[in-house]
Amino acid sequence: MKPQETSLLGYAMLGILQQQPLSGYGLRKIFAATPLMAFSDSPGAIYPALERLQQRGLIRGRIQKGSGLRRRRVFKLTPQGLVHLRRWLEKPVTREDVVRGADGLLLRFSFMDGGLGRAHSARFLQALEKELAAYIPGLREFLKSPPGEMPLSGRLALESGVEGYEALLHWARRGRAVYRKELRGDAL
Amino acid sequence: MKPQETSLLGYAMLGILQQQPLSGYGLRKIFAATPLMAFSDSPGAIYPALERLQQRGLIRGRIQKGSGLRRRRVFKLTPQGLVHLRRWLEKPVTREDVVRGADGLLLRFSFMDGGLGRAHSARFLQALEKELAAYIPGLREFLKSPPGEMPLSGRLALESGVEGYEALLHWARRGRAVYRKELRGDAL
DNA sequence: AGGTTCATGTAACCCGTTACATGATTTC
DNA sequence: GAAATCATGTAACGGGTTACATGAACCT
Repeated sequence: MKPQETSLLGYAMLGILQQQPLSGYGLRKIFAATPLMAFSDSPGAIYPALERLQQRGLIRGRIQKGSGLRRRRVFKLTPQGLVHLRRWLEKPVTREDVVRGADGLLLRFSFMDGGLGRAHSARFLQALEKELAAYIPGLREFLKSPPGEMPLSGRLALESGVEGYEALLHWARRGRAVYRKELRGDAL
Repeated sequence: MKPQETSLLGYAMLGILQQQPLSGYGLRKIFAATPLMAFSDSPGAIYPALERLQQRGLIRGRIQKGSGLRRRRVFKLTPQGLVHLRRWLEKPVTREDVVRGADGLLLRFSFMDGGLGRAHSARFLQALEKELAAYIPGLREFLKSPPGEMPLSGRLALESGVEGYEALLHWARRGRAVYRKELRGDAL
């Protein structure tokens, strides 16, 4: 039994709060306005999640009521929260991560520059490339010899999945090239 | 309050059971063996789900114990179950479907040949193309003018999402071409 | 006889969804 | 002063995860 797991939503909130302290409503607005990060902006998800993070000492909220504003609780990371986030960002890229789908990995990556620095982001992409390059051939193999003939639509659907992974691989390669350029110019 | 929603897992089971009657264990093996359909093969997910589907009259299981086999319940769709599945497959492709991600759409599509026939699969791809073509430019726009500067890794992560949609669009176009060829040769 | 695979279940927990509720503040 | 927006919550429900439990059949 793992001591305390944090959901993707939880990490998403930690990642955003690390960039800027925000109220629950502020988080909702971000989730609602950002396509491609499919987190719900429903209060029923966010406020309890904030409560849980605070209970675990990862964030702290203080009521802000200066100058005629409505009362709102602005949350920011605690030092432990920052450690927790970093620990997550630092996790190695495993085959399992890849199998589960791109969402978790991309969420991690999106906070990586801010949480660990660009050099680490580049290394993450490299690790991702390696896992993908090792994973994809097996998928292609599976497509070639499916257990029991499947209908055309079924086969096409699987193909779409494989191509999704291939697109991710190409993206990772291109992304790493961008980092190479950036880091060359940077202080290092 | 919608009367009774069916989860993706439920539809996945209906779709598979439509192709071939199977036991809970049989479903587990399929889920475990098929990459790219990220359904858990855990009994704690499957057996309760089967129970729910049966309760709603969508499937019926009968105990099979011929010839020294261990007892096992083999499930098959009821007529209502088939209707329920078809109703789901027939749903129009909405923007919301696209926003939620490809998973649900691809699951639907993968059962479409068997549930509704190839002509319908082709039309589904056409509708999907249309939605994607309408959706993607907005994402590109969002990428161009992000609200508040974001770190490089954040921007790249979003880009990956957009490219995923673009890959899906290309796949749909190619898939439709395949159906055009197939249907030309078919009885029609 | 003992381990592996087959096969079905159950219980506790977590957490996201949906819907409802409340009130302050700004805007028209 | 009515409507819209800001802002925070709560309660019921559903369903997936993890872990545990059980036992038959098969293999060695």
